Amino acid sequence: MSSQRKIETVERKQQLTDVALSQFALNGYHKTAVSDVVKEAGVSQGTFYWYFRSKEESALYIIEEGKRELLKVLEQGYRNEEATVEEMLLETNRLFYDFFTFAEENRNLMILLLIKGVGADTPIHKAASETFTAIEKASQRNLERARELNLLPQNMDVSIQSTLITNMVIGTISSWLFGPNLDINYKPDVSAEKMATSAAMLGFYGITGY
Amino acid sequence: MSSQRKIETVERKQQLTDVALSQFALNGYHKTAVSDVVKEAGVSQGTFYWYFRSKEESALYIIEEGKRELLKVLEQGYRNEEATVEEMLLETNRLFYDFFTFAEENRNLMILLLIKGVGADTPIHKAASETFTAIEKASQRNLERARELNLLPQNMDVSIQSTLITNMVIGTISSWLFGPNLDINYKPDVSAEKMATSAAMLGFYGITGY
Amino acid sequence: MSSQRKIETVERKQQLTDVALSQFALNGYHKTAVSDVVKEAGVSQGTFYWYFRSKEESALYIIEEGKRELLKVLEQGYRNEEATVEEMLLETNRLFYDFFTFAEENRNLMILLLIKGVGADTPIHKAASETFTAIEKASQRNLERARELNLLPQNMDVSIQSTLITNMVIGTISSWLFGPNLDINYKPDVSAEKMATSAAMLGFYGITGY
Amino acid sequence: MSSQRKIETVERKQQLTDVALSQFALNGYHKTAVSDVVKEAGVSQGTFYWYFRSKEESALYIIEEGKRELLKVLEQGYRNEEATVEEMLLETNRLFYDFFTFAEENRNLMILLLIKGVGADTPIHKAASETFTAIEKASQRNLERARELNLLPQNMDVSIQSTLITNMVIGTISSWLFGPNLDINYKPDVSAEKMATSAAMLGFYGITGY
DNA sequence: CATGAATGAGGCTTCATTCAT
DNA sequence: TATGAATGAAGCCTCATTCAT
Repeated sequence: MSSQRKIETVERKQQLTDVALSQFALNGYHKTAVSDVVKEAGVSQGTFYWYFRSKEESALYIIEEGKRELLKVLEQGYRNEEATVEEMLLETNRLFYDFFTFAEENRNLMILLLIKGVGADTPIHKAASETFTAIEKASQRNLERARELNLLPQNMDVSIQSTLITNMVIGTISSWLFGPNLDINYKPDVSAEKMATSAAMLGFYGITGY
Repeated sequence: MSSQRKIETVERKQQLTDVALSQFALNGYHKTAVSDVVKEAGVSQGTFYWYFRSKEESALYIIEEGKRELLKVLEQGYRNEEATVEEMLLETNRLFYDFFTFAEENRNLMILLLIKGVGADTPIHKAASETFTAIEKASQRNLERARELNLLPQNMDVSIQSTLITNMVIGTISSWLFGPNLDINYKPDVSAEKMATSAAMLGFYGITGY
Repeated sequence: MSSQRKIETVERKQQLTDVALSQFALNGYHKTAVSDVVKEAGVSQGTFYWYFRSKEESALYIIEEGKRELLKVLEQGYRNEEATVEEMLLETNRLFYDFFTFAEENRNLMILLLIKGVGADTPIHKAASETFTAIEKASQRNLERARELNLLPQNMDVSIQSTLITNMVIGTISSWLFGPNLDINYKPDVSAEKMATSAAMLGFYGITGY
Repeated sequence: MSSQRKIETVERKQQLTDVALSQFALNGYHKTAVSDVVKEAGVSQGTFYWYFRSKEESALYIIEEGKRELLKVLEQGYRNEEATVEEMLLETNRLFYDFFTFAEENRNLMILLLIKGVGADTPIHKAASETFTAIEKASQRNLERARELNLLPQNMDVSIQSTLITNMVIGTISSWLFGPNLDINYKPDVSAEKMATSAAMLGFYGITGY
């Protein structure tokens, strides 16, 4: 009846997590019923509740896990002590590239984390938002340090800048990966590398600097 | 049994629209029940269905109306033939300012249009997405014209630039107005003017250009 | 907005009756909403309730009116004093013919009276049933008189016979006029005359008597 | 809160089917609410939807099952190669008797299948109609064979005859079992045997042949 | 006579969750 | 661990009916 063969019990939770994530990503949190998830996973309703206390908890679990992975990637940024703007641009470029690549390889997670979590209930939504905040914080730290190193003008408002840049990057990931309609099946027509470079360049030099 | 009948007649639909919008904005489309809306509006459940064929139609109506209003504001941008980068920056600044101001004055609409529509069903979400697309299109048109006027470097990829800038602006509006948690009750701590200027500056000159 | 031109007030009730009948016939009593009726009639909800106390009353009114008309036709039967079986067959033939013709000319009424009334509420259904009973009674009277005149065998059970014949005729009208699926738009492929003759013949001589 | 859980398991669907059928038969499809059914069955509303996808599906299920049972009975008819009219009459008599007996033992099903299905929605009504069609087809087949065997006049219109006879039988079952008002609680005052014989006789020899 | 906005009960269905097995 | 039947609270929507104008 069910298609899976002898799923090891340890893998069961991961399987449910994967299925749930893909359905959350495809249809949104509210429109995804636990019954849909277990149907696709080939297990019974009760099993779901053996691994998760509730539907909400499953989403929270997914988001927390994803957030951890994402931040791991992002925290590798700016670890060197740059000395020139060019070096800093290079580092930023690399960071963006890692971000875009991670996003490309974790589409489902990304859409839930950055977008679809919005439609969910407050706790879920909050968890998703924290990802954003974390990214913004990192960005701000980096800008501050750069300014201390005299790599950037002293009169800039670092807080606003980091907000602007973070939103640019995150929003761009959304429309790049999922198109204008946030369609999970959209196929990007530009490479992660190109996007990362463009974003870094715009952030550093603006549209006039090309 | 009922305490109010035919109190306002013509304004009833607007009242329901307002209440629905504020609840969609506060709790999201799915979590808002028609029964919640009518309760706050002080009318019976049936009355809602006198004015709207369905809950979905009411959201669509709100979005379509809002989209029209917003685009009206945005289409006023770049109507002059700029001759220098400085003039163009000024125009952009003004456009962003109008946008940020409109957003500030239409918080509920904004959160639905730009964000919360995401969690809703496809038709609603699609309608909301069109707003984004319209903004991006306008941005792209403007950049193209500027390039033709030799105000911008010829080697830039206009399509990507407009995506980046649009996402920066829209994303920034979100976090400026609603904070990192997209809280409808968040109070911005920076003026619309400052945000608009910052965004325009970043877009034109990047972080290095301050 | 509405398509009718200056309906005289006296005709209004008839108009509503007609529209209601056609919708009851097409969709059945329960599936027909008062709002459907008034929409097609081009009047407001309130108007309906000026002419009828309730939806049920409107159906009752239609049925009573129709019943009266139908029975008027049927009561013309067997008014002569037949002397032979052939004469009686002729008379029966004529009666059936009148019945089938009336049915053909009053499709909507017929389907409500004989069939669709069944799905309605008890009072309506009861009213419709009375038509059946009236027909059966008439049939029984006729058979009894024929037996008294020695036109028929003395050992027959008149009550059962009239039930059988009435059911044959009424059921046949249904399937003749509306086809096996009781489709109001079905077109009969046999003439009323042929049907009437066949029914009369079968009733008199059975399948062996052709 | 709830007093019964998993009491019978396998028989739950049958129980729901039985209750639903009896209520459909008593009050008609539209007037029967799912809430009525589950109340009588002593289960929760949700349980109904565990066994049936919808109210409509439950009616369809009942009808399909009933149709199968009924046709099983009817298809036993005329299996022998009759040689004389008398033998054929005997066979017909037996068939009618089986039909009347089945009807008597399945009152609820019968009223839904032959009558009350009419008031329901199209799919249900269609399913019920097919029963009628099946019976008529069988009747026609039998008549045709009899004519080929020279047991019946060659000039008869078999199609019309079978329509007439089928309607007679079915209509008669209705009024015999449920009385003129189609009352589910009506008690027949004539035996199935007597009815079957009368119907067969009338069909074969007409009212004159007694 | 006529309108049409308003009511509110009630119907069908979904779904997160529980729990005996 | 796993099942799947069962629960019951909502949710969306329909519709007969009322009534101020």
